[in-house]
Amino acid sequence: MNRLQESFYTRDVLEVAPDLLGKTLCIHSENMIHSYIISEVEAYRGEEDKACHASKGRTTRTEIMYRNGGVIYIYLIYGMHWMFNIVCGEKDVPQAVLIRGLQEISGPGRLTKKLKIDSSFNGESLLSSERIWLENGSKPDKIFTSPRIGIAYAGEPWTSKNWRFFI
DNA sequence: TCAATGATTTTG
DNA sequence: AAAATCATTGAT
Repeated sequence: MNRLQESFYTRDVLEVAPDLLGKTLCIHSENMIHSYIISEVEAYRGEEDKACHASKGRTTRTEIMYRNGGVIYIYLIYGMHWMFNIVCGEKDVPQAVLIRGLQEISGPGRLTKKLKIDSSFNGESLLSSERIWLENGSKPDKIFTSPRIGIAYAGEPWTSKNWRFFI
């Protein structure tokens, strides 16, 4: 198996996020292995980043982001959509990458619905889980960047950081 | 353009 | 204990 290892995730989120593009997300469900190419991500970086949930400090909800890279952070938004995030960086450094889109699926809420990802994946490790992991893929030709989506409340300078990466 | 919908956080 | 917030989507 070609599973990505711990050293991939423990780097700074701004290195990991663009590096996730083109990688393969594998899900084992209903006796089948489904795989999808990651095509759109956003980086959330530290307590200073007002768009990051960890800006409120360490709480029961954000605790996951303070873990060592490679675990999954799931939360519900707008009362109906599960958001799928990958924790990055070293222990006690709250960083995560929001997976916003896969090659056939655009939209962070749509992809979790399609892949049947819910709160039961919260805290699951991509390094050891039997049902979800990442594998190497082809390197994308070109990577685009833009400000992040839906975070106007965060204010400057966070609203204008080009921390959204897509193919 | 805006209603749906619920866990988390704040006291609006 | 009650109200506001919110990394969205899909239907009008």
